[in-house]
Amino acid sequence: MLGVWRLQLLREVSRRGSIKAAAEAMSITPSAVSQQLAILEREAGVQLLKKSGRRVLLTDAAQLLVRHADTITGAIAAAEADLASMQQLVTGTLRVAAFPTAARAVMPSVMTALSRQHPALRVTLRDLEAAESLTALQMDEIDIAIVDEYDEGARAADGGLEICDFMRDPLYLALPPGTSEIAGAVALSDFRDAFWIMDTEDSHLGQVTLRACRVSGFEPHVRSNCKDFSVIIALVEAGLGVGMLPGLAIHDRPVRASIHPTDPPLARRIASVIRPERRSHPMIVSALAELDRFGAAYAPPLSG
Amino acid sequence: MLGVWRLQLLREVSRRGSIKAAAEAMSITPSAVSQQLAILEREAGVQLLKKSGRRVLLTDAAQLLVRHADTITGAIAAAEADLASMQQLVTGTLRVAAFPTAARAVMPSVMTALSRQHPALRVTLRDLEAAESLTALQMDEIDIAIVDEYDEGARAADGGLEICDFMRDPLYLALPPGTSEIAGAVALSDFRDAFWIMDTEDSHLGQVTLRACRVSGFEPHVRSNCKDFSVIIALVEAGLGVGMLPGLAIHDRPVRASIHPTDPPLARRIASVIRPERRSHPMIVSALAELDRFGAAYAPPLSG
DNA sequence: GAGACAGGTCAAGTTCAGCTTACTCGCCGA
DNA sequence: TCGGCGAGTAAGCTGAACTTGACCTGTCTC
Repeated sequence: MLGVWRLQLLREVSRRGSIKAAAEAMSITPSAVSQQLAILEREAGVQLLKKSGRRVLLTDAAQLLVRHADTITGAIAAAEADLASMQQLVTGTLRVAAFPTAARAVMPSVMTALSRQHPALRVTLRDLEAAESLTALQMDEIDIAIVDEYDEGARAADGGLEICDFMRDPLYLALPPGTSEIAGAVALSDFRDAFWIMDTEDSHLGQVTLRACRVSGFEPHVRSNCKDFSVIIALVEAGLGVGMLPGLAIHDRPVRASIHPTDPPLARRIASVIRPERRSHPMIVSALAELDRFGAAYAPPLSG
Repeated sequence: MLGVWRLQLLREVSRRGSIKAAAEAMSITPSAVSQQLAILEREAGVQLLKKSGRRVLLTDAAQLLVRHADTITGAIAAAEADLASMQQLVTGTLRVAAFPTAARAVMPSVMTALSRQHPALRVTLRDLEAAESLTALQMDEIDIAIVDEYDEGARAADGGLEICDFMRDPLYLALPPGTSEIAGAVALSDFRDAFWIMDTEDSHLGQVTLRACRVSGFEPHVRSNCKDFSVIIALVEAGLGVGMLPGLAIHDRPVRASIHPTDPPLARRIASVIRPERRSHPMIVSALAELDRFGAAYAPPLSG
């Protein structure tokens, strides 16, 4: 019978692209992987690897086996999840990745709540951009990815992953402090002549802002493109221009800039993404519940 | 992670009902099974076995795991089948069980054809009644079960198995030799006053015959119930009564009794049953093809 | 082209998972 | 009450799977 462990090694080689990387991921030496794959070739009776320079590629037969290895591994994971859910056992290590703003503004309170409720649960956090965290999820390096999607943004390629929206985060226009004559929601077109402090153009927020300006009928005068929201805040506070900020960026953080909802309102959806076979794992269930609770309790800085 | 081998041992204990039987099925000692299950309990973190007298029963958690073990084992089998089908490799041992008449009349020519076409293929045959062969199939003791189903018979409980009809076998009325004035199809009701030589009452054929007589409006005078068709033939040939015989029972075997189709015609379906995850295995594919060929070429003793 | 490096493989030695053997324990049926 | 049977335990053995340290062969750099 085909060895499951060997199949999983093959699967890892397929994902990581090399024997060395697969070996590292499985915490063994490349030599061990090479030997196991040689045995798997004997078991399968087919060539699985072909050389390409000093690296290896998978044959068609190997790719077929990788697909089967995926379903086998999924079935085992489902068994474990079912088992844990039967015992209502919230234990183990929950590995979360979130985009930086959420990692700062959402995860601290979620993590404290989780470890208060489940003392046996360990939660680890990495900050990764949405795309990175999805690949990490597929590599099985994390259990939950917290990603942001803007209204206009294309939904991230799921590839068999399960997406659960858990909150909406409104976007605000930040004006230099002291512009007190303006109150309430503002139309972007009122700022067609202002200088704009933008997120980077390849970021979601940057694109959303740019598109919103164009929809309002103007091309913004961009003074600077900054990746970090605190830089944007600083520039706006220095009176160098106006800029868009998501609510979470100024959540629990006093700013001197003047914050205004937009008209029409803009917002981004924030979602968690998981592997479906872990859906029923109590660790996952608790984490999703806690994220939902955060989303429900989230009071945006201003309502527009 | 849950060990697949341990899960399969648990699965076997569940099927066979005892550690000893499971151990025998897996060709290891009961002690080894006991130890592995103890480890599995540690891995799962739940009690899996509870004592009942000097035997063991599975807990609910264990039964949950058994279901998962089934899907995992199925996934592995599917991988192997796919692999073999990709190579068009007809090798290994094909284990067939057929009901006695088919084992005598169908399998010899099918087996010779198969081993002529695929010299590397070993075919083994057991003769089992339909119900027995289905459980053997579920126990994974055989690869193909050849079963008979009569027109009136309830379709065998499949339980996730795949059924492929491959031939129809007409039923005939056998009359004592020398009743030459009768020719062609006969109505059962013409023999309401005859003595009947029946198959056993719990057999398919026995029930079909009885029901057909009653539908024709009479209760047969049963002179004897015999399990073996050759006994029925001998009794009919001795002039002790009339009896129903399936075509295969007199296929390639000269009889002195006078054989007649019935009006309305009666027949049984003969089917092969397999595990669906092996559907694409070339060994199975070839065998099913050969059975189909036999069914298509089968010339019943008389056409009615 | 020479040298350095990186990925893969091979051979030999080591470790430990999983087996057998031999025993004990407790239940059941004669 | 005793003999046998099924399950579990302890101790020892075997081999599958790992590491270590070699080598080979492409690729990149100078």
